[in-house]
Amino acid sequence: MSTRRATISDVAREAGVSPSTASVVFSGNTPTSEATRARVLAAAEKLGYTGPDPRAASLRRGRSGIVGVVFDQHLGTAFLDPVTTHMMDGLADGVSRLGAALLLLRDDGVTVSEPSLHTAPIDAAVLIGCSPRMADSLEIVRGRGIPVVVIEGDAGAGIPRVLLDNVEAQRQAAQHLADLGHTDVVIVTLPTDVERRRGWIPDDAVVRVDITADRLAGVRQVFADAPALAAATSSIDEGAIAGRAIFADPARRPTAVIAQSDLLAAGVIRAAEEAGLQVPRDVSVTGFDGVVVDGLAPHVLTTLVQPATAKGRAAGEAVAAMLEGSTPAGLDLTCTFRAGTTTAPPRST
Amino acid sequence: MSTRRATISDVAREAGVSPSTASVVFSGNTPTSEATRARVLAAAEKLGYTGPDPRAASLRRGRSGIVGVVFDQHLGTAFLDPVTTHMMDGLADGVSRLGAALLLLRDDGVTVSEPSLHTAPIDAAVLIGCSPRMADSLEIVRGRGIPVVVIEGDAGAGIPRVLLDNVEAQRQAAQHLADLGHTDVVIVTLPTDVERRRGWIPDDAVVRVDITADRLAGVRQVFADAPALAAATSSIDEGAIAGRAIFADPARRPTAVIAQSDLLAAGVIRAAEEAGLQVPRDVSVTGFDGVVVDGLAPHVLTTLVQPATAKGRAAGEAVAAMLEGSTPAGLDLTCTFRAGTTTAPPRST
DNA sequence: CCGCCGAATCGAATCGATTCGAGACCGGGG
DNA sequence: CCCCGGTCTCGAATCGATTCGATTCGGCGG
Repeated sequence: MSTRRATISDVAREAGVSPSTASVVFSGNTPTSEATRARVLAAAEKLGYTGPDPRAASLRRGRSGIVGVVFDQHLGTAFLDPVTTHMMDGLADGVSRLGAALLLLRDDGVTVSEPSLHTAPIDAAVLIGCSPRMADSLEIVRGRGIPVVVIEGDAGAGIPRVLLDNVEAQRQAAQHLADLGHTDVVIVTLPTDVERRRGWIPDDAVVRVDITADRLAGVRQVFADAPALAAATSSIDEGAIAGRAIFADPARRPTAVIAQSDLLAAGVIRAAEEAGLQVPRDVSVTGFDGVVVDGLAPHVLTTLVQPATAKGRAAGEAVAAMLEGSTPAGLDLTCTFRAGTTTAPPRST
Repeated sequence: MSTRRATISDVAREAGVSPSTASVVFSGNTPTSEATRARVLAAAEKLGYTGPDPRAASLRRGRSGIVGVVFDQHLGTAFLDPVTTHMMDGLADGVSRLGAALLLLRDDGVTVSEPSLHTAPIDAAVLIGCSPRMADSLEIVRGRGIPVVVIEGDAGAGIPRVLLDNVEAQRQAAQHLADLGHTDVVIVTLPTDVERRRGWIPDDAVVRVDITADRLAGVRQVFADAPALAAATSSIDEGAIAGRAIFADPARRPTAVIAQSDLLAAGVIRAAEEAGLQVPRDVSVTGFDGVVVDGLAPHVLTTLVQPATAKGRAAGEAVAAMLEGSTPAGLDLTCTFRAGTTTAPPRST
């Protein structure tokens, strides 16, 4: 136990072959005679050698078989949203043809104790989200010459990205409300900046998070002046907080709320019910994502169903393609509008 | 672009120092004069050198800064349960003092395309869950001489594990029901084997998944003959499926259902309501985990609150300790019984 | 003016495996 | 009997950085 682990040279010596031959037996990159193969395997068994050291192999090969997934928020928070979960699922799928594993990385900026993004042995990276912080992450990764794919963010030319038609999709939802006769609409948005501050978004504010900005723009194509309230993260609780703020003043209640995620929408609905409002009779609510939100029953959220898993898979495949030398184009995915039971014409006044 | 990346030797040459000195400037392991330091940094900048290659560094150092987290199920499925999410959160926390990142690994056995567990450059591994499959994973990892921590599973002597008092906790819940007067109880369990088959568990069946077996044992200490129905995974849907099976026959309805997870419990409650039963008037339901399950309102689940985040953190810290040379003892965490609104005395017949 | 001391820098070995061209060996055909 | 082609196996170079003992140099006390 205390002796250091056997190396492939030890195995080779034990088997009476050269290290190169032993290596080849394990990697299978060159034909070997059955006899040699057996002898090497036996020697390995005897010495308790369980295969090449991945560190050495990856140095020589120049590949580690690891794809980094970079989040811009606390991991626990990120996984709270089913969309993330599904996306990870697809991602795992997409990179599987590389036989790659996923390394969870977090780029929270100022941290000193974070050697991750600079020093992780990754072959490629997937950046999720699109906060300004991501620009830094991008810089780091590009500086290292690592192929990168961005999900829902603009990374500049030459970087493949997987996008959603956020603007158009959200416009559809807004139009749906407009068609029903709504004019008094409030938007509950995803975080607008890295600080994840809650609160009303001033008219002159520049929203730096693409996904938030795009969905906002979609609504504004229909309701140019709709006020927007930012949530701190995508969760039911945050939605409820926003909802309470919105419904606090009976005199200023909107007839419809457009939430930028299903989770937020669920929270808004909860807040509405707390305030004694009926959905959709007193207030219509739309979401975004099309995930299953428990506790919403019997409501069926009117929302935009996004292909979360496909999004992840596409990113994974793009990464795989890049590592195989090609330069994949970005992919634009589209959301599907789903009319649910949470929208209706405004109550006639 | 086409030229290969600069190495530390290139930088050293450019700066007019030896590679060892340049290395030291980056690692900071030996004092260097300010002048040298500046020159090396300038040279690095000029050549676009962004720091040591992690692969080479990890080979030399014998450390990769990566901790593997091994799941025994589809990643997407695993993250469906908030408990997993919270645990990951804690885990990330726990290993953070190592500055380590987490590598998501999946050991699904027969797969050929999965080089992960055998070849991932990990410094340590955390095994989650405790299916028989985990034994294989364990073997692989131990064979590689990698420190390992097991969460909620028995890994044999010498392997630190983070455990929950599943038996005792679940016994408490059962006792609570017994105290209320219940005698006719059905258990909805987590998966009992790797195949994740649904269905009634025969009396003579050996449940190979520790967590399932332990919680089952806890109930059986109180209700020795309670029938148990296995779910395929921990989710609301699965709970509903089980619940429908249980409530299908009006003549054979139990007065209480003990679910082995909150998600399952939520599903059971949903099924009960579908069947026209009121909870807790017609049937009492208990869960396990103490996570927030949306859509359960206005119910407050009677459950056992487990310290999921702490569990993860403990595992992370144990890993950190092992890598620092000590041999941490396992840690036993306890669950707290929480009486909610989903249990009541059985309806007098 | 000389020798000693500490700090900074250097050299060389090492981590463990992979790769690729070259060499060895074997059997068959001329 | 020799040459040829095809298979395996071998050597040596290489991946890029780190480490540690040795060396050098400048300064200071005697």
